[in-house]
Formats: sequence, C-alpha cells, structure tokens
Amino acid sequence: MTTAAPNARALVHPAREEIRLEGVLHALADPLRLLVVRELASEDAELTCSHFELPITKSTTTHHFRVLREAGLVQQVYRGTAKVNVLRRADLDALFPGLLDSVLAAAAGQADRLGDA
Amino acid sequence: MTTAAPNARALVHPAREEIRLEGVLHALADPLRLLVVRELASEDAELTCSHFELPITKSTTTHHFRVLREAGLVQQVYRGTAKVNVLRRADLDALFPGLLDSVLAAAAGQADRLGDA
DNA sequence: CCTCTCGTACGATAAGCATCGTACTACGGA
DNA sequence: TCCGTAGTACGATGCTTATCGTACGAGAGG
Repeated sequence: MTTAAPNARALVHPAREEIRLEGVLHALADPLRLLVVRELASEDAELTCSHFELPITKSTTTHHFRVLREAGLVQQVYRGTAKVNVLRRADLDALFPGLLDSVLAAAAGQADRLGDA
Repeated sequence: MTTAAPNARALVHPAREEIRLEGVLHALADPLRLLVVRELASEDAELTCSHFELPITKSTTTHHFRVLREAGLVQQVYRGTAKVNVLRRADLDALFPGLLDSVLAAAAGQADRLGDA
C-alpha cells in the first residue's frame, strides 16, 4: 500500500544494514554471477533474468539470481512474467565505498588481460 | 642459488599474472581469512601463522593459509620452524588497483558497525 | 479458454570446502 | 642427543553449493 504495485509476488531483500561483506564477496566470487553484475553495471539498466545468456539451465539461473539478491547485490521486481534486476549501487556504495567500482575495474582488467571479452 | 636461502622447503606461489580475481574474492569471502588479511595489512609486517589466534585447530589453520597463498594473497617463507606471511600488496595493487584497499576499508567499516573489534 | 514464455519448487547428485584428530616432519635450543 | 614448538599430511565427516531434470505457477496475447 505504501508504495507501488500490490500485485507483485513478494521477493525478500536484505535491508541495507543487513548486507554483509562476506556475502557480497562470496556472491562475486562466482564467475557467472560476476558476469551478471558486470553487465548490470555497464548497462546501468533493468535487465530481466532471461536477458543473460548463461551456459546453464533455467533452474541454475534462478539459483544464482537468488544468491545475488540475498547477498544484497541486486534488487529484483516482477514485471509481468519477467523478473527485472537492478544493481543496488547506492546501498553498496554507502556501505562499502569504492568496493564495487574496484571489483568491476578489476574484472574488466582481467577480462582484457585474458582476452575473454 | 639465484637468490637467498637454499635451505628453505619449497612453497608454491602463483606468479603475479596467474592471480585470478575470482580466487582472490573467494579467499577474502571467508571471515577468518579476511581477518588474517586485515591483520597482515594493518601491521604491514611479516607475521607467522602461529601469531594469529584463530578459534580453529592447527590443521584448519594450515588449510586457510594455503588457500590464501594459492589465491595469491600472501607470500609465505619458512623461517626456522615458523612460516612467515606477507601480504602481496604490490602484486595485488598492480593487478587490481584499489581492490585490496576498498575491501580492507569495507571490512573495517563493517567491523565498526557491528562492534566486533 | 488455450497456449506460450518466464520463472519457481523440489528432489537428486556430485563436487567443494571447513573442520577435526592423529600421526608425522623439520628445525632450534638445552 | 633429546625435547619442544611450528607446521604438514592424510583421512574422515558433515555442510554448503552448483548443477540438472521435471513438474508446476503466473502473466500476456490470441
């Protein structure tokens, strides 16, 4: 009632203060999840889960996005049958200043170095 | 022969270019390992494994230090019966500029916030 | 209403990992 | 030479995690 659509299925997110560094690092330590975060950051847009072409099945994709959500890295909202993802940049920058940017830069640098797009 | 002590037992380290971001993040995602890295960074000194008072047995300690070494976070050298650890700051800063510092700052901030020393 | 697409739930499986205990090696000092 | 301290090796154990397949639910569009 307070804000926005009442029709959306519920989706649990940690509050800003509940986000733990270890959880964030663990979430980012997986290559696929790191890729997702990189793409979310570079596009700075709302991307549906299905937008990402990951070499895994749908169920595994669901799993990875849940990890990202529960770690506090992304905010997810249902839009129709799709689920859109947004990076929680403000929360992360407030809690861990510079962390996200340096991880993204490191990932970009390494991708460059290794030539994997 | 080339450099230093020939009597030291061998200890495998990844070369700078072999250090992978995912490995670094994974190593840092463990609370105990993060603690060790924080202490190594703050003291900026060579600390033996036994210097750390971790709530785990010796074998588990060995395990964690191996993870740190193999991820490229610390350099380890035997000194007598002891093994001294040094943060590979130069290598990490060269590969992933700003990453280590922001992780350390984030860890300090979180420790502050949660009041766990 | 039917059907397509998107995503979930659940169970299974296999791999990884943190942890321990015990037995062992290596070095240094008495 | 003998002992103590630092760390390792190895095997076991139990937890977590990445992965899949199949069956299901929820919207959108005809």
